Amino acid sequence: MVDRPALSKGEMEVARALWDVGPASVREVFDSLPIDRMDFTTVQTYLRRLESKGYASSKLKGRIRIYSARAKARTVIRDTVDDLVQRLFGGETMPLVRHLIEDRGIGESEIAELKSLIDQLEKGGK
Amino acid sequence: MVDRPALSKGEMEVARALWDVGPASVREVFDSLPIDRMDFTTVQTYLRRLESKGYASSKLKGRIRIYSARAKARTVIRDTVDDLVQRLFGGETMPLVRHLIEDRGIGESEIAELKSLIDQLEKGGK
DNA sequence: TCCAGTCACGTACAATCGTACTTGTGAACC
DNA sequence: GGTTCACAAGTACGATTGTACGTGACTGGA
Repeated sequence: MVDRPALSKGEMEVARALWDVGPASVREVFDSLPIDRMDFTTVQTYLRRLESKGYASSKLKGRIRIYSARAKARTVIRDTVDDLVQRLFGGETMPLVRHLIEDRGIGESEIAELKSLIDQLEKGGK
Repeated sequence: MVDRPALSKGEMEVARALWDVGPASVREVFDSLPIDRMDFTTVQTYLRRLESKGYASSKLKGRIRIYSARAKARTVIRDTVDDLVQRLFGGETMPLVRHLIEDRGIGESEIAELKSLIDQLEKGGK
């Protein structure tokens, strides 16, 4: 509902980390990122921006600030992917699916999962 | 190979239009975009930026400048999707596939296509 | 009790983005 | 031959992004 300004790439990466590690301090988020990905204070800045954009909230716990995600991952993913699909494929979903399946490695277990996804689709879809 | 600076969202949209309409003038690209999407001169600016980033080239034909795509769509799509998958899903492909299939409408004919994609995977993949 | 480490918070700053206006020039219509 | 299009090319400009440094407060160990 709330119409938040879109996330930049960097912000998104930190947002994902925050979803992963749950409510967490800057350090915890920082530690959950790949080593040397970015500076500690950069993470701090991103978290602050996430908050100012409405994607997170925070409160001081003692002298440590704890950030929590406010927007649901699902929602952000939907919006982001929608936008990408729009701009890069003119709104068509399948070309992206095709790309993912053909151009990126999909292993055997994933194939199995895909099949069961399709089964479900066939049941529910019609 | 050539390492080009990444495209921004707006640039990507124009790049896609350029792939679609082939070598084309600013006006042709502009006309191929949704009405009122952006100003004519904005498109012009994007095309100029695409050129300066190495994604397009242009030459004057009479007094009209014709732009041609230089980077392949496939490559740009790969890079863009890779980046997205990295930042939003930590490099895992399947969550995105799952999202696309579950959260965005997939019609019957697409299901059929999906199935045949999977068939091919099973043959070639191993 | 002093020092090294840990944080919050403010600030910085160039690069890029999104979006467009302006100016100058041929072309084309009337 | 003036007026109106169409277009190239340059310029603009605030906002956002990526990336971080500096300062000052607190804290746990030597």
